[in-house]
Amino acid sequence: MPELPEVETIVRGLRAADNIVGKTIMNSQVLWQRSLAVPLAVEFQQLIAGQQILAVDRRGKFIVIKLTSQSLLIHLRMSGDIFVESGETMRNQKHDRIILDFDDGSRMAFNDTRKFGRVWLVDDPQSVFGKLGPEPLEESLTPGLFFEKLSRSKRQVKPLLLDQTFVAGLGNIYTDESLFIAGINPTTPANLIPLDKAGSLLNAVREVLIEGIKRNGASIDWVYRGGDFQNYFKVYQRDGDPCIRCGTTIERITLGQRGTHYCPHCQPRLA
DNA sequence: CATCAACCCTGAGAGC
DNA sequence: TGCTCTCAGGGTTGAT
Repeated sequence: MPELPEVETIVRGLRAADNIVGKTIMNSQVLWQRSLAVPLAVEFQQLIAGQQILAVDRRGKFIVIKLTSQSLLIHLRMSGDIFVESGETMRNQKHDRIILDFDDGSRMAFNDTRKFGRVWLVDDPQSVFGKLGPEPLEESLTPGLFFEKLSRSKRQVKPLLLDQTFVAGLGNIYTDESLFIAGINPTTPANLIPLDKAGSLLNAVREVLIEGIKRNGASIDWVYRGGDFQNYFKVYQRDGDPCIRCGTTIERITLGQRGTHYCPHCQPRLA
């Protein structure tokens, strides 16, 4: 499941190795209608043809491709991926959903096995981002501000961190890893986390995201993206195994309909 | 406002 | 070997 580091890795690849900035879109194919959020396929194909790619960025888990007169937004959800290629492909094209053909003969495919991903072609990205929370890696999110945000909610900290309107970009893997590093029990009501612990948590979130980016993200769920962060998980999907810090068996519980992994000893409930 | 369940999907893995 | 069943998971939506 692509989270912030996986999306960042893909965005950097599109800018550097794939170098799609500057290319002009000649044609497009919509192979699965529902992969397109807006507009309808016919209108999408009319509007996107002729537009040039001006920039590739990321906002939360969204890939943001700035075009001449609009923006193409891509959310990979569970199983989405992006491939850029020229000539004959040796790739498995089975789950290609939307394809853009460029002026230089190369093309970009949005491939998505489980069909949860979505693509938007819009005038204003903000209309899609909605109330997306702050970027966790930006300096403007200070420890003090983070503490204040936590203190305004009585929700359990794990589901709160997953809420994209709280902070943008965290998913199941990186929240579990962050809470372990900060030594915070995932069921802790957010407003009970003291200032110093809030600071530790923000640091842990950043540490984990930066390491994920450094390792080019994680390749799990049989979706191989080249990253290897999956080999460094401390708690995620390690239930039944010993904690790397204290040896206690890692547990798995369900919070907010999400599998949650933690060490009962290193992440004790507040007394 | 918070919580919860259903929904969208596929393929891996378990059980038989 | 091959069938059927269950399950995971991000985000949206609707109900409580």
